[in-house]
Amino acid sequence: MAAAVPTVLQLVQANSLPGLVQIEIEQLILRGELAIGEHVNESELANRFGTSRGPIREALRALEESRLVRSEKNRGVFVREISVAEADEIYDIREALDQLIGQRVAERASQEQLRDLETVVAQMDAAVRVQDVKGYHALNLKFHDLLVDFAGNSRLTESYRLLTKGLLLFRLRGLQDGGGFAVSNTEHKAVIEAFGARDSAKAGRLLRQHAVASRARMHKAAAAAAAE
Amino acid sequence: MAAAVPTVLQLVQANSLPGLVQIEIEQLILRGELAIGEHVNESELANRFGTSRGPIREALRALEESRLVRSEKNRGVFVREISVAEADEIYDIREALDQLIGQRVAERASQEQLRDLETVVAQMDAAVRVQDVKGYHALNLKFHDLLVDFAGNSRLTESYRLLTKGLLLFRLRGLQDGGGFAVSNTEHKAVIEAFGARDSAKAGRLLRQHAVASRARMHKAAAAAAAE
DNA sequence: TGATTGCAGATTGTCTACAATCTACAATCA
DNA sequence: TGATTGTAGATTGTAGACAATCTGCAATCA
Repeated sequence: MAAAVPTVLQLVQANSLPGLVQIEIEQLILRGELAIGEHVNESELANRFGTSRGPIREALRALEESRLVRSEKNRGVFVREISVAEADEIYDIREALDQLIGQRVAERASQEQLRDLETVVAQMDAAVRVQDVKGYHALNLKFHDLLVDFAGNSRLTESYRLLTKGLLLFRLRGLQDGGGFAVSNTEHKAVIEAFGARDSAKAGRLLRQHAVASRARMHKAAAAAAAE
Repeated sequence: MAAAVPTVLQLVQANSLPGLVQIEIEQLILRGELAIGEHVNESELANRFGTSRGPIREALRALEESRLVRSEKNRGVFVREISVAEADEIYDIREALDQLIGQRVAERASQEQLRDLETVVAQMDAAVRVQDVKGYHALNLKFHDLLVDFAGNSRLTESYRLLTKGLLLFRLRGLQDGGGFAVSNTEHKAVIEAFGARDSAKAGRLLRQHAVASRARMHKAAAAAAAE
């Protein structure tokens, strides 16, 4: 009687207009269509989405709370720029959370879920072979998204994604991937091996180390960018 | 020429109306004046604060993003109720963050900051002696607030406070403090000792254990409440 | 009797209009 | 010339109005 896949109608009925607008604006930011530091014009967005400014303002407040934009009184909202220092702060937290994620996935993930992870890693290997940096990056995001999902803690998923968005914002400055994404995938494989062995402590340790290494790669890229 | 302490004028000039309203509503929720699960009436709040509904709605969107309220389309927003399961999820994350906080404070906190912590712990001891549960609770919040501040990671402070607010929401149901708050303060002292010795690993371990014990006390109280 | 329908009041969702403020540029004065 | 002042246009902040939706209750019908 009802459709299995949610229709547009259902989406509009379930989500409010500000909610939908929020998702759209977030995509604009994360895809870089709204540049870092850029001023966000309310009327312009209202026209673009065919609404009045009210829903736009509500969406922007939510995005401000999730630190994707900042707001100055009487001057409007701006796309946030993440400094190296703040990225470092985020990595500090992320390392702790990644350890937790590693542990939980080793404890809780089903065999099928582990196979899903292996599939993504295999796809990343393929991306490495053809030097598809962009494809690798997307797959990498998917991999870590799956991981936090499989950890089975919805609040953790929320927190983790929030932090990740902050790092994405940083990445948009073009300072990411300081070489060696093949190395990164080697680390993924080691973690998956620990998952297979259900070695919670080791999986946690390895995933944390992966985050540490990722931070180091970020620093390397930032230093290279600063040098020129 | 200018005042050292921010005046009301400066506050209004710096923060926008929705921002101020957001803080007020948050206080209403955290102080329990808006009951858990209760429907939040926009017009009522608008009258209360002497504004139109626009700023109220913006504030509520921000509070929704920080998970203090939830919103149902065409039905309005409700004060969120945190289940034991969700409190458990939060504690999972909190344990990881507390370990990080313990490490960082041991590494970074100044002597003066450590003395501040000792002062609060002494005040808690006094509260224990006169069985002032409410006073102890407030001091305990202050203690952990100082801790995360002294960890010197603003993003961590933000994340931690967000989670803590969620637990406060749960605590409002009267299910907190499953006995023995004297024990809790003993744990505080042990952590401070590790700070004094600048033993980062130990401080992290102890503060994590403190969170674990706190979770156990929460469970005990929840079980007792469920039994009656 | 029990379920369904229809209505009135209340509440939310959205839009439009207007006031307050900012920004950029031109005009003025030392 | 350089700094200051003044003004026009654009943008944000807020209010108020109206439409859409929900809720509870009474009336109706099988």
